[in-house]
Amino acid sequence: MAEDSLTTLSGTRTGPARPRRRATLHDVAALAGVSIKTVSRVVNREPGVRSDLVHRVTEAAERLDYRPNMAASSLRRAEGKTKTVGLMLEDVANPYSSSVHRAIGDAAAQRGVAVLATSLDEDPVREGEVARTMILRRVDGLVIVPTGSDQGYLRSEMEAGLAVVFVDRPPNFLDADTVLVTNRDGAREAAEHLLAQGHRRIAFLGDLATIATAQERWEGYVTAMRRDRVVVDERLVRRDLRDQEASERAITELLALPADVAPTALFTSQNLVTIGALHALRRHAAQHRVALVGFDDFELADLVEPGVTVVAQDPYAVGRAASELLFARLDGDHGPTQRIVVQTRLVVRGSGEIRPASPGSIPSRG
Amino acid sequence: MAEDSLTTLSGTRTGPARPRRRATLHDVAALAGVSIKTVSRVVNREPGVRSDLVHRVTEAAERLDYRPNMAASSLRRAEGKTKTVGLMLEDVANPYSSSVHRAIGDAAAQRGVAVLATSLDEDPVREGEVARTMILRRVDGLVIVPTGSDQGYLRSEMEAGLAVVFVDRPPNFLDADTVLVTNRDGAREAAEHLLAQGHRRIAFLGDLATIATAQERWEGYVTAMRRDRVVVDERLVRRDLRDQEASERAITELLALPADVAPTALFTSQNLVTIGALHALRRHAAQHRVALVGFDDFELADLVEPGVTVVAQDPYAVGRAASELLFARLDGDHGPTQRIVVQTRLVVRGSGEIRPASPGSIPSRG
DNA sequence: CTGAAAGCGCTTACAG
DNA sequence: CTGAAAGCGCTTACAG
Repeated sequence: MAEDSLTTLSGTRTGPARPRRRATLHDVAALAGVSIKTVSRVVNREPGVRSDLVHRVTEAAERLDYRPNMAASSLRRAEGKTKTVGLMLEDVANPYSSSVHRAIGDAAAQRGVAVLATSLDEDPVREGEVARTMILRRVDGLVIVPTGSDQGYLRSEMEAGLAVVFVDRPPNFLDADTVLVTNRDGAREAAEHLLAQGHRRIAFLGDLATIATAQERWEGYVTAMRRDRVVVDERLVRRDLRDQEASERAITELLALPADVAPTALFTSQNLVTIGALHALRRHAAQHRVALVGFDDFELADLVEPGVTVVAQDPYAVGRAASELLFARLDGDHGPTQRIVVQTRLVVRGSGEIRPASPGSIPSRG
Repeated sequence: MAEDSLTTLSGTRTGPARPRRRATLHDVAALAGVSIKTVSRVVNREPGVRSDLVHRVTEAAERLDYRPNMAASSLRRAEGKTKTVGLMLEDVANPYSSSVHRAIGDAAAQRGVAVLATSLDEDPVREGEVARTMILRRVDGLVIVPTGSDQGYLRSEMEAGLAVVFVDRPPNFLDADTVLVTNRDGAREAAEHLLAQGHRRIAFLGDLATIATAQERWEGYVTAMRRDRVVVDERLVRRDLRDQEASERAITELLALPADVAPTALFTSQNLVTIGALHALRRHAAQHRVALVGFDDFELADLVEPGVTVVAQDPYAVGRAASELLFARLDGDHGPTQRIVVQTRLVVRGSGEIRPASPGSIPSRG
């Protein structure tokens, strides 16, 4: 911790006291002069308790600060639901993950379900560990942005009643509900848009090739290029870019290529990569010369100069679809596995409509 | 749900089967031919079990897909900890909240503690409800960005051993650990910076006046103005701005004021308000004429034109400080209540260094 | 080193 | 309408 930026003040009063034992059904029953079963009835608002007893029990519970113990009650209860779901995201702090989280949190709150959220940071080992602890905690359901290459470990859990929904990427070696977006079509549309402006030297800047969505976006790009008979120049392809800095470096290198090789347009296939591109273009004063289309929308994309043309996805809608699938399963739906695909859409703002300057780039389309 | 943007496909295989009963200690014991106590010992890695029994039990547990039931074990266990903490944020999807979340999640993951995260949306009623359900779930600790005006309801819980840390805003009617930032000083610094550029008609655009931090930032602004003997013009003060749109409208109105009244500079006291300001200034082509300093940093603040000068806070550091306080309490620290204040800092990027155009605005400082 | 009994706080399934 | 007994899946506190 940066000590110099922190000030610590100690309060004058004494701190938290040594814990007091919590009151139980038994304590309340003793004070109210009834059996624990009667207290249980009152606490659970079961009908058919004499109103004077309801009154006495309520009063005793209040006096003793009684709080029912959910763990104990769900232990004996028939369904044994914990009314808890687990959320395994890439990073709770990134805008995509946190919008998905919000959508699921909204649906869960309506149903009195609590949400355990975690960040996996694209670490397959953590995926397994986190899933295991979530299962030990007896979550009723799991929403997962998978990062490992095999989700088969969840099969026996699903057979034991665990509801599982995958988001953003499909599971491997497992049949389960999944919510995806049109990665391939969206990426193709992005590349087609740049081709239509007359670009032929379109660089591809992608995330880890092991991520399914990164792979699909790559395929969409390749499809568009092939259709227009434009050869993909390997010198203009950079993958495995994990963060802004890596993206910035890669683009700086591309811009330094000889004029007949350097890209006239960039397709950045992910949020952070796009932002890295903005920094690199700005630093080389190339933002009005080199075209840019990014995958994923982001705050202020319309306020930079030029505005950033993107293939936008709607993470809240993705999260909402996931929560609908999840809660349907929790409500007893035993129907076949569903796959929901949420549409992306091209948002035109300026950066993607820059035309190539050199004469050699007349569109070969049509 | 926007049906037209969704495609639903049904899988060919059949869906999740009807749940199978989970294996218990008892089942494993029966299969291994030992007592449940021995299984318990093996599962908890207690020493002193004959290795051949360890082997038999491990095998049986594996065959039956045994998963210990945390709820049951913590029920009888002495400490009775659930290794779960609750996080009550403004909105899990906003960048400030989600950075705090991430910091606490990182600290919790290290300790095998799970995090229940929720959004309160500045609703005091929800604060009470969510706190209650978190308590029923027997969380060991609670990290709260409070929204209500009275947190006294937590006193008896704290006496019963609940660890509570407040973040961003102090609790009311309750003595508890708190992490704050230098709202007053940061806002004063922002206003002083604008005054130093020669501005005197500095508009204040603030969040809900009921939020403690909004009030402190207002006080910092007033302090700076008073020190320079600049009268605060009520026509230039807009509070209770909740979102980008409200901010945009308010600023549009300010820009339409007569030239001798209209502000030459804006102090926006919160993230979304600042972004609303950017939109409004841009729409009126005033971004190079009207100065702007915002409270809270945000992504791309350096990439818009001009770059946005802000008073930055470090939400990850705030979250980290909160988790340190929380886990110290959970580790048995009974010392006096602590208050940690994290420093803000002015980040100069251009928008705050625009000087007033009119001759009447020569600084009266010194 | 191993296990039978009691108990954690609650609900279920009965009996009165 | 009310309550005594058994049991949820596990750990504690003992005894052997």
